[in-house]
Amino acid sequence: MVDVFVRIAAVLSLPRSVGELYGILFISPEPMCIEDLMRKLRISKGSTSQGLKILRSFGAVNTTYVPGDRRDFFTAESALRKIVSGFVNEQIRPYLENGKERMARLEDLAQAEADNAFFIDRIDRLRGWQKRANALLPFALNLIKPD
Amino acid sequence: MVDVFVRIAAVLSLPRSVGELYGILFISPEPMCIEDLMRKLRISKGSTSQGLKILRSFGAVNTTYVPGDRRDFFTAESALRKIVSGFVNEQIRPYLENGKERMARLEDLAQAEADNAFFIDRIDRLRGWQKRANALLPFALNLIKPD
DNA sequence: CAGATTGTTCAGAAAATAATGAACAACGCA
DNA sequence: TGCGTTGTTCATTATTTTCTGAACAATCTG
Repeated sequence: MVDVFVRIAAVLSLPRSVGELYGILFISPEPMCIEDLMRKLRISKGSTSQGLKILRSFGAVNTTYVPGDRRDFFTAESALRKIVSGFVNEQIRPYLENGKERMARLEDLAQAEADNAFFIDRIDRLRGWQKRANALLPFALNLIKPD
Repeated sequence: MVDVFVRIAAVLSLPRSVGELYGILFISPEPMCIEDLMRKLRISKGSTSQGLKILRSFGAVNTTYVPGDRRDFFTAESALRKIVSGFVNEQIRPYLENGKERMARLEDLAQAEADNAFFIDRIDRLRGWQKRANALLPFALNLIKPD
């Protein structure tokens, strides 16, 4: 089961340990603290802390309070929508913004070389791709609305 | 411009050189041979050959024949649909198949532990996610139908 | 506030990934 | 068939990414 999430992590270009952490939390009925995670996964404290930081950054794990215990406890967020939208906002949007800016710069270049039909065609094409990719995002988010 | 494709390659977990190769072909009005690519990108023959192999594997570059020249010449495929569907078929589908099989195995486990309500709930949830992801693919392909 | 516990950071080690280049294979041509 | 050219493969090297663990910071407790 943990392996399932390790693979998902790989697709998303996240470290293996991040997938492991989420996986173990996903199948744990009880919240876990850092030491639990270290022991179960046999990874260092540093990796555990870093991995949890990443997972929290896009809302894939939640911190829970356990009365009478000073340590932090974590659970896996199970609402796919929250995770995906968090991930998009934190890890994808910055790229997209950058892409837009970059495209703008290319457009300027195109203006300068108004005679180079081939170059202009390529930029147009690229812009078409970008438009389609942007259209996909809202739909994807909508698909997972119910949860 | 090449940089744009290098970034896209990174998102898709492809080597940098693969992005460079596609980028340079994308903005080249003329077909290019391996030596051209090596010179322009300052990469080795091995990388060039390997990178082109990957790009061909999902139809992102085409081989063209140049009369009177024994070398292979390459151009960038500019139909997004072809590239995406090729990429999905070659690089994504295998994972999905594997995922299905893996899920089946988990279901068996669930049967065995029919009393563990939590475990069953988690498997159900995971299955729900998988279903949504699968639903997204056809839509994405449809979105880029016109080209 | 002192002492103990818990979490974070970061320099260095280890592991994974990608690039190189030389050996080799495939192919065309005379 | 033999020679020259072009493309591929793969062991080695280089680079990048990830993990480790000890030092440090933050926080609680009495």
